Amino acid sequence: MAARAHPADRRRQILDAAVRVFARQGFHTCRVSDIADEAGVAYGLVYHYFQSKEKVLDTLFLERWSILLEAIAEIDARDVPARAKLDAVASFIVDSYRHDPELMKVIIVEVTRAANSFGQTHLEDIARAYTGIADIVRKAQADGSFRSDIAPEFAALAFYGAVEQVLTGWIFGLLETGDDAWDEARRFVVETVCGGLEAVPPTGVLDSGAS
Amino acid sequence: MAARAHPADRRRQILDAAVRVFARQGFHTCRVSDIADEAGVAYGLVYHYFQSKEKVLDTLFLERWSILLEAIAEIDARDVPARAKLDAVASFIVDSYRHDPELMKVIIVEVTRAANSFGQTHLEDIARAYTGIADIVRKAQADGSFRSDIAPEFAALAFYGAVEQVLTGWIFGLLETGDDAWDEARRFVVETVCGGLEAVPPTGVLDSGAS
Amino acid sequence: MAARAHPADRRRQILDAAVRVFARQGFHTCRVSDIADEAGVAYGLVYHYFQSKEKVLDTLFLERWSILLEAIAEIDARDVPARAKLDAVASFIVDSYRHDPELMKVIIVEVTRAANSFGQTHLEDIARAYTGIADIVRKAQADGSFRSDIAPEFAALAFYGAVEQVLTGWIFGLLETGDDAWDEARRFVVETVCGGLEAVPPTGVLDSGAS
Amino acid sequence: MAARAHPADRRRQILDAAVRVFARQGFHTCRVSDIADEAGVAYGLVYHYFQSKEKVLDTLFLERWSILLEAIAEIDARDVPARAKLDAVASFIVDSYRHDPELMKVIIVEVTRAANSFGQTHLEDIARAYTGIADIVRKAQADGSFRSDIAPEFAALAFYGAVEQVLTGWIFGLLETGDDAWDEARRFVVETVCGGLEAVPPTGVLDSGAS
DNA sequence: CATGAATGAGACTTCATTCAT
DNA sequence: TATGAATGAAGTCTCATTCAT
Repeated sequence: MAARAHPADRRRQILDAAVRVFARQGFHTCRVSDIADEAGVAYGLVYHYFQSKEKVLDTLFLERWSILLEAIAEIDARDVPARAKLDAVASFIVDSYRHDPELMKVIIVEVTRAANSFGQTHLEDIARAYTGIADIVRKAQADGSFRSDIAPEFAALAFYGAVEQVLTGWIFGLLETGDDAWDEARRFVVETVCGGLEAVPPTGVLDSGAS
Repeated sequence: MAARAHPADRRRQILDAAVRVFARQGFHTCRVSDIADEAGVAYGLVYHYFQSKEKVLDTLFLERWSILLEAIAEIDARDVPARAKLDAVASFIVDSYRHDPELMKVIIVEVTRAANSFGQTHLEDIARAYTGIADIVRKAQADGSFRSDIAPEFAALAFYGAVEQVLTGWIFGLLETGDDAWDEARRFVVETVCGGLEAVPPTGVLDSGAS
Repeated sequence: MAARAHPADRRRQILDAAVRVFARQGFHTCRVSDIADEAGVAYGLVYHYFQSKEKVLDTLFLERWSILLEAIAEIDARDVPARAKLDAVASFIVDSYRHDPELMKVIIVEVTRAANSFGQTHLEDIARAYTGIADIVRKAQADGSFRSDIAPEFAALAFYGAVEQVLTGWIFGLLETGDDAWDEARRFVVETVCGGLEAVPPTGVLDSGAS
Repeated sequence: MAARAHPADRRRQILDAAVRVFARQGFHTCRVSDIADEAGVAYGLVYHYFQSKEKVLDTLFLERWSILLEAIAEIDARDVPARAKLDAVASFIVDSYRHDPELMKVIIVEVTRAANSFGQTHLEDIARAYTGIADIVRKAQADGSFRSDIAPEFAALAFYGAVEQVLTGWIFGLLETGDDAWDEARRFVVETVCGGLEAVPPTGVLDSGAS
């Protein structure tokens, strides 16, 4: 037997193993014993540190998501243009994926996008991210840098949805993940959402309303 | 006993029940017996028509998704501006939700966004939608109506992600679903992605928002 | 649709199909629908002719077994030496296998040797075969051609067991089944049981008793 | 709750219970819960120790059959006449039944004679017993104590078949099982197969091959 | 006679969780 | 802390049998 690890380490060891297992097999498909095996600890120890399998996922999600929420708040407080703020948010999310793709996969696939199961539990937390982004947009509308005919809540959803979809593209191998893919992705998304896809700012009125 | 239904009706009856059950309880959480109960048929009949619970979901997804793919292709073939095409695509998706929110909830939550389980199975089909949208963007870049410094694949993901996120907002009750919410949503998303959030690119202010 | 077959033919058609299916998949492992498929008839027709899946097997067994019982009785009535009688019995069984190995496989594997399931049902019939053979032995002991220190019931079991085991060898591919395998098998078994394996016929009495 | 038993004991407890249940109800007819109930343990514990119901049977068979194979090999190595060897083999098998009739019933009825299901799995092991017996015969033929005009493989099948049939007789209640039944059975079978049923040892060679 | 849709009891197996050690 | 044996509820799927047509 190896020397007994520091308790906190054991806990982390299990969490880290859980990330790998959840990412590989999915939350529903994996067994608690898979986590224990991956962590190299006994079966029941998972229950010593966590009330249930679900709590393990909860913990992973909350650890990371609270960091995101703080980041968004911090970014919003900066004295920079709105576009720079959104760029910073996109950067943060993309970097999160770059540094720990497995964790982000778990958070997105198993929590954020899995509404029926755990999404419901964390709906409030998830929504807080949207709200934070909406705040950025709202302020930009107030100072005139963003147009006011788009509801901030929608804009926030659109922005977050665009970013998350790009991550999803990486997660499922639909998008290349090269060295400069990260930067490109951030730039593209921000450019799209802030600048718009259209090339020539129309001088005349365009009817975009065809239903 | 009721008169024996036409076989095709029975099948449909089960599929329709499955939509309601999947939407209410989630795929993983519901039991096959829940579907049978909801459909008012015997347990085994589900297995008479479908190989497995999973095949029921597959069928629901493919039925609807193939219609979406056809719609995208048809829209792309139209001789209208790119913005109008994207608007039509957004319209189609939003209408799909308006007409059958439960089915769209199931498709999005249980398939499209549930990569580890069924997403993988249908990844190719799902990606086909992105490709279709990317085609629209690519052509618009070619004819100069869309700027060329954003990769069409990214643009497609951003656009689809934005739309799906709005639907997700409805699904989870984060967004109001009033009478004109549908039209507003479509307009906001298209406006955001095509025109950009920023206020002053153009020289004159354009209202492109025919409601 | 083909012309409607004569009822009796339909019944036979199902029985013949059942033999093939039981032989191939085993009674417990096959489904009633497998029999119907093999027979090329609809599912429910099996139930029109037979009360249950079990009855199909019963019928197959009884059809053939009664012929065996009659054969044994007829052979016993012949005015020939006991060895010739046993030889005729062995011949009959071996020929049965030669002519319809699938049927014999089913009878042996699924009925005769499957005591817990159907063997119990047909125990009496099965035992009748042993009794018939024992009768042959008993008479031979009475007329002095067979030694009297071996109980006829044991002798009958030993004889039948030896024959059946050879068939089992064929069924499971442990024994070659060439052109003259049949004759050889019959001769070997009879020679063994009647003449004994030992080379030197003892002139005195051998103590074959307690080890 | 009773004190927790030693793991190995639990496993054995389940195996022993399985023997009783398989013997009583048959493998196909019994449920895993019957085994658990008989063992007085929880349902899932059976699956803790065995992968499946089938593995339980496998284990029971292999445990016993390997002992038989060793016994045959050991007996063959003895420096005694062939008849004594066959007598020892018959003794061993009969004793096995005497000491644990339920286990032998299971092995014979559910494995050895149930070719379509498990027999196939263990065919190789089963055949090894025949080979072992054939070796005894072959050596006896080589040293002249057994006649050479009977193929050893056939002789082995005949011998084993005779013994097994006697056991089957006991299993199904066709044969008395008194105190000296065991000894009698062994003697009768060996006498039959080695000495032959016929009373007058032929002085010349009899061709019994005509049908 | 013939069909195959419909029924539903029942089996195996899984696995989250508990708890004695 | 740490282990892993023990529990048992729950779910999927099978398939013999029935029965309306």
